[in-house]
Amino acid sequence: MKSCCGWRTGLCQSAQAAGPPYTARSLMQYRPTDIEPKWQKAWADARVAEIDVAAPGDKLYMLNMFPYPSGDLHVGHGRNYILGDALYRYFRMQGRAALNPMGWDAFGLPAENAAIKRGIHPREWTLGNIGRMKAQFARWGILYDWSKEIASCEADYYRWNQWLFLQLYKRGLAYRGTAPVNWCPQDQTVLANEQVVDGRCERCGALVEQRELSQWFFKITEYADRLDAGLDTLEHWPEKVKLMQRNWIGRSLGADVDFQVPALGHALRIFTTRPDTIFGATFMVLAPEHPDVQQLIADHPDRAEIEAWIANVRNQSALERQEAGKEGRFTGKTAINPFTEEEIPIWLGNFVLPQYGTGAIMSVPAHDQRDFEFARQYGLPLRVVVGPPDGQPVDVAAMAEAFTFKDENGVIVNSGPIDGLPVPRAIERIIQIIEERGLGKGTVRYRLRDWLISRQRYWGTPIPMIYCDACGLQPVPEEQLPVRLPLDVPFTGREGNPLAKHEAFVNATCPQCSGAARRETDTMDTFVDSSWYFLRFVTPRDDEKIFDPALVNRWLPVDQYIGGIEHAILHLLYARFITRTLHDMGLLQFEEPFARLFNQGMIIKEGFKTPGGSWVPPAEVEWRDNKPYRGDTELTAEIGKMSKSRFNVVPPDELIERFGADTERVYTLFIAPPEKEAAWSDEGVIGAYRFLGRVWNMGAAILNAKVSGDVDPRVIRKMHQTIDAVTSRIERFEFNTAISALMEFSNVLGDAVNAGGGAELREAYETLLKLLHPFAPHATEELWSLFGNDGFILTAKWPVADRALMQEDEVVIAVQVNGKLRGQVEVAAPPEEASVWAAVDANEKIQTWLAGKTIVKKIYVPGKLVNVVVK
RNA sequence: GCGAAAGUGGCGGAAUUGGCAGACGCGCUGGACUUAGGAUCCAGUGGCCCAAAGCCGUGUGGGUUCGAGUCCCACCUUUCGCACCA
Repeated sequence: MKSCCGWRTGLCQSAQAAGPPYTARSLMQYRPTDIEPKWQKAWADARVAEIDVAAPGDKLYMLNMFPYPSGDLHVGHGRNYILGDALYRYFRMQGRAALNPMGWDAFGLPAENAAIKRGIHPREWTLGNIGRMKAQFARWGILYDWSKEIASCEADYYRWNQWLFLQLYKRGLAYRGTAPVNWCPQDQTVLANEQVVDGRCERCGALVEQRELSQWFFKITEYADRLDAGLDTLEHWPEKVKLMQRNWIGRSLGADVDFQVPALGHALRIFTTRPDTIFGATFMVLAPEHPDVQQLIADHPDRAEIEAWIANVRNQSALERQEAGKEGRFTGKTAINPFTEEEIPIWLGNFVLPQYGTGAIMSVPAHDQRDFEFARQYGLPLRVVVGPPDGQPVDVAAMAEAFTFKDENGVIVNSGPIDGLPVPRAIERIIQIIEERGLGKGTVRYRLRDWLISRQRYWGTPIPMIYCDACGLQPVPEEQLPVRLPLDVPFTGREGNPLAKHEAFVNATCPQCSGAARRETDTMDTFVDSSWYFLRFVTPRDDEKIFDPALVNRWLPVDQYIGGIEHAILHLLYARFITRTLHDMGLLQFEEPFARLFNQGMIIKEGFKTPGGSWVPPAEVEWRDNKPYRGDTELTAEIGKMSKSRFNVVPPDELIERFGADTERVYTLFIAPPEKEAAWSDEGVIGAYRFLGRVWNMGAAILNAKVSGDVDPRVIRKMHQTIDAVTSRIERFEFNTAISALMEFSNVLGDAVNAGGGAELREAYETLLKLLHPFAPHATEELWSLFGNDGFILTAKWPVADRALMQEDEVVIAVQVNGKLRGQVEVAAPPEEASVWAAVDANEKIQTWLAGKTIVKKIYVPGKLVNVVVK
């Protein structure tokens, strides 16, 4: 272990070492820990990031997704905030009026779990974590407008959740419904479909059960078409996210068709995306949950067995149901295929989903793989109605799988009026016929389901509804908001929601009849909190209304939204939905809340694993022959997400203590393109530190040196090239190459300083400081002030490149012979073709490659390359 | 299974529209300054070769082209998303 001041000692001595001037004796040393807290305090004292939203200016709304206050942040979390801060500082220097707020997604399960485990109140635990995270943001040198801070667990925020709920309720967009829900026996709560991963609870991993419960829903499905169509307007969103949303919404074009069922006396309606194959529908399958099932099997001889089977299927989790494979039961009844007019058997099948379409399908086993498997299993007939374009007949008995022609390559056969049509045309035509004959209609269906917002949990927004025995369900009147979450509840960890046992909370007065009534004890999904918080940031202290429409319509949509890909679907979809509902209420002029979206990649790091699969702390790992061991056991290194269980978390404190926050920032941005996963390397950090040290020492040298004479024109050229490169790269989020451009410039500048300076060196150096500021804000502020500048470099003007001064005066042209590089020639800029060929002719080395050959072709790529093709 | 993205030195990664592959950094090698170095500075660093010349080289195999990391076809690998959605 090195001594506590090892790195400082090193720097001290480097100052005494002989060598180039800028490493020579200087009173100034780069000691980040000496300067960083000073500037953090100065920015905070000057409230540099506070903005008056009512003041005019070239507005820019930047937003990092507000975090769940889980406590300590590691360097992986830092990436998100550091890149946001770099952008923010850049835009400030561009003169933009930038709103950059931060808040806390402060309701949620972990706080409650902490209460149960450690006896600390969720609110106390949450506020404590918020304090620690704020301090960490400050240590990273990250600027937020803290005058706009919000925490969703506070009544002045969540009352507007309740207000929003009431507006949706009024419009029929919030409703109570009975639904089979995912129940986590461990957490004693209902889970949304998306919180169930592989049949297990996303949080605790327990196997999820199905239960029928009465729950609150938001009717997001009513907006499915608009949410889908709106994706096309989001030019500046990652394609990946749009695709994920599109798949999640799952828009399908098809037809609803009625099949008459004599035994029922009415028709069964099915949904299909392939109405063109209806002549091939040889049986029908209903979900076991289908409402007509009881009637269909009422007189079935094996009714008891079928009911037992249905009960069994219904009890299975989604995962178990799928793992069971395809199973079915024949109801004994038939339906009439409206086109062939044949009687076809009606089956029940575990693979038919009750929630999608009508819960009933027509089965076309020849052209749908699922129907094919089911038909083969139960010996049901196949009929081919789509063939290849060459008209070759298909041998049904030999089919190993369904033929699912979906495009022009399929041609309809055996189908009366649509025979001979290619599939897309056939679909259009058959829908026309279906509608003409009154058999059904063309429809659009969505995979998206309504948003289940009820949670049987304490630490969330109380749903503002009252149950009165006399008047029924009653909304809490708006003037009675907020319905406050009581703080004095016991946390036992048993039996669900402690709110339900809080007498003073539960007992309420009916707003209608003033009689005794009961309050709803469910709380809202925390995705409700995050579905509109970006609107609240503009006027966070307004206690009259949810937000100020005029100001919000000026500041939003958010110009740049930054966050993790894990929110690609739900958070963003819910936010887009709520924004539309507020638009429809006349409060917002826009339908899309986030104009630009950026998803940063994860920071990952290696961890060490025993053959048994347990993780080993790095302190216990020994390296022998380049392989990791613990004792005699050879370990495997596995790279992955930072987590305590893997012992691969890098906390920022030690890093900052040793190298400074600026080093962490520069390294984090330099490590990889920000949208990609990046492997953290403890060794790599030193490169960023050395770079900043060189910039620092160079500044000291320039300050101490007598600058005179002419500066090397290459320095000025490089400066303008660097301004241009850094600017365009920041705009394109290419922070890694922006920093490499700054390193190149600093190397050129360093050479010029070593060579004795020049009067314009100071200007070039101050330009370097400005370009570096978004990445290394503390060091650049310090150097800026050491150079005698007033005011923050943060508020200095971003440099502008002079294109004329960027031009090189000599151009190197690569020379190829038959496509292989054989030499280079230099010509004066701007290069002309004739002079390039003259230089090639004069180049002995290249001529040796041409000697004795016949020139077939000469190619000139302006300013870059020539290629001589010879035989 | 369906959909998407990505495969470049020992490592992280560069490379406008096809035009000098490996910028920048880590690591490594040698040197300087040193009692010392996990400090600092200088030089070198894709492979083959003592070196030069040259040859080879961007997952694999083909193709287009004067010219391919980049375009086309087929395949392999990895990661991510969805997963019976009719």
